[in-house]
Amino acid sequence: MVSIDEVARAAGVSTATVSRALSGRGQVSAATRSRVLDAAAALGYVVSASASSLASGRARNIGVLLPVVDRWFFSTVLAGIASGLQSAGYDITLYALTDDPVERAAVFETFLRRRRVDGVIAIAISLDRSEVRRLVELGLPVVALGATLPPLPSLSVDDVAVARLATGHLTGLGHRALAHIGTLHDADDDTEREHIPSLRRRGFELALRDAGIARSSARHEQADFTIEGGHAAAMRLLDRPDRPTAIFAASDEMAIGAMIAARDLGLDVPGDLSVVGVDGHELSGFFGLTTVDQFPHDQGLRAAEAVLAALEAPTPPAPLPFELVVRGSTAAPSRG
Amino acid sequence: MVSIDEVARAAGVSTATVSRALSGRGQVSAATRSRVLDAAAALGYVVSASASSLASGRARNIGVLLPVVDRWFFSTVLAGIASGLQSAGYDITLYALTDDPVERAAVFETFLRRRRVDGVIAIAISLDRSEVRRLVELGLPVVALGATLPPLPSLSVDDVAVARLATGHLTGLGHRALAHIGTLHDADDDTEREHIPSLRRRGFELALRDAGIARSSARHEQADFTIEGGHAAAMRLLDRPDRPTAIFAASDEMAIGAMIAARDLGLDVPGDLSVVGVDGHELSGFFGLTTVDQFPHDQGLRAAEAVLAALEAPTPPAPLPFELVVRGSTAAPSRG
DNA sequence: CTGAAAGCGCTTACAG
DNA sequence: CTGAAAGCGCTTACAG
Repeated sequence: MVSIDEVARAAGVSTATVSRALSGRGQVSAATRSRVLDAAAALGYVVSASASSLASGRARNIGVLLPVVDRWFFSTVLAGIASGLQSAGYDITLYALTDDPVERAAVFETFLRRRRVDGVIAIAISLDRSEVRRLVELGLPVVALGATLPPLPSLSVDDVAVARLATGHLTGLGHRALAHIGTLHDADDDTEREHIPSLRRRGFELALRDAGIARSSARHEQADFTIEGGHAAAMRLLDRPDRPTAIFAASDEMAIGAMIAARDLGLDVPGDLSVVGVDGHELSGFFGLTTVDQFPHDQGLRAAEAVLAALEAPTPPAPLPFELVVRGSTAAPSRG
Repeated sequence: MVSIDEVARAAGVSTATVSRALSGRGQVSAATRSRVLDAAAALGYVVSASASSLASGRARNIGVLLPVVDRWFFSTVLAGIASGLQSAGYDITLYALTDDPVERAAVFETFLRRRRVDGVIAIAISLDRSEVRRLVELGLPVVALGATLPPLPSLSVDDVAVARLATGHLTGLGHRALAHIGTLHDADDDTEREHIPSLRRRGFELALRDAGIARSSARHEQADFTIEGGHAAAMRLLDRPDRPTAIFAASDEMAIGAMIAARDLGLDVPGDLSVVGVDGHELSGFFGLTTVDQFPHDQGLRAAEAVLAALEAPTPPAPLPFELVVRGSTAAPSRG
């Protein structure tokens, strides 16, 4: 592989000048710069990442922590992150967090401490207190995505508002017999405000209150945020005489499962049942699902921009946009 | 951050000995080693990746090239790769290949040439000839996954055999009116053998021949390997009197789309229509889809092992396993 | 604007 | 088994 010396020799300058011309740091005359650039291009020279980062302290590399990579939401966010980082010339080092405590610990105690990355994007869900502390101790810019994770700066949607918007759409249509598919249980007291499923359930309940519907009249079913889980929960909800006329599912995947359950039971959507989800899943259009889109790909892009900005100066937390997208899965109730 | 000097001082040895004790390379007495390990642990020392790789030429890092990250198949493979690499202590640097020619070129000409990685796993689909050449020129171990990509060592399933197995299952059940959803067109002549959709269509046709069914009697519909695409293709196939009794779709996502299309048309699966796919999609169980599983997560794991092995010695190409999983979407035809 | 030189934090022959 | 020292390939004050 060609080294900086060869470029320097070819361009007739010192390695210091080559470095300056290539990095854009420091003063170089236009003529010299172009001679260096030409020589580098002719030789196919690319700066060694390890030499450069050892000498400069900059790695041109961002670490990305994901709870799981093979679920639609997270892979979509990751695609956005990759796109934002690559176009800025940054590499991305991926850390998939497993449930295995030993492997998790290794990520925080070894992998992330190799000084390989200049900053970190952490998909906030699933990080516990001590892991957040370890991230802070890294002394690097860290951006949390998807949930507020104090003291880290976070990019997150207002999940209460998201759920309230989705449910409000249903009550606005005239539905009074509502059900929620999501979580039943609050997380531990002190992490409650960060537990997204709980926030969405709270938004659901606030929307009921907004509409003057008794909280006790609404049914809740627990599910695991998958299509299968949503299907099973909806079967329990729908396969009985006092079924609800509308369901707010805390994710599009569960909502799609609910739509399939309705079909399985011979119910018409939206004739017999309205369904609304959250996310903006790639299949929501195909299934005609009304949803509150939170633009996950764009979230990844923003996280990339945020961590890059944080390399220069501390960045404040920012709210993420969301939007109700009305499709065919919701309509006014046909009865009562 | 603590450096190797501090560990050396704390353990009362030279930095050379610390390096040897920590890396396991070279001879160190048991007593010394444990003193060093204790000191390193007490100080929370982690070797600097850039210093270590500059000095040793080993980066403990593998590059992974993906055509897209936010599709089920690829994110599942990636999860397998990440799991295999992380448990070996390796970092993974992710390169998402876009369609943008400038960004693609940057990956091959700049990103991969920074000497940041010790080896590369390339999801073979979508790499063109010149990109393969660039990979070879890297002079690093490269493992191609999913398609043969000479001269790179490849891990791939025999896609002709996969399709033949799937289709043979259908003809074995007694179906004679078959259709294929996949690709209609062969790729360019000289890349034909690597074009997976074409290989699967060929397997379909071989199975027809095996069963003595005229090739001309089978219908083909083009689709883009998504649920939506499979749905649209199946609608064209099924919404007419001379519809087939069985469909072989070249991916599970298309097969699921076909099952949904059948339902939309009021057709019973498998009563009126049998459907078989390829992949082992996470939803294939939920939809009761018969499929040829190719274990994508496991493929990622194997690719990780293969590239790690290739760091030591050249590895030969290897065939990947696949398996017919029969579920409720296939049965003997009820007519003709 | 440019160069000589120190230094980034390790690893590894080499010598003992 | 252990240490002194060179060297990995850059970057960046410092001096001019």
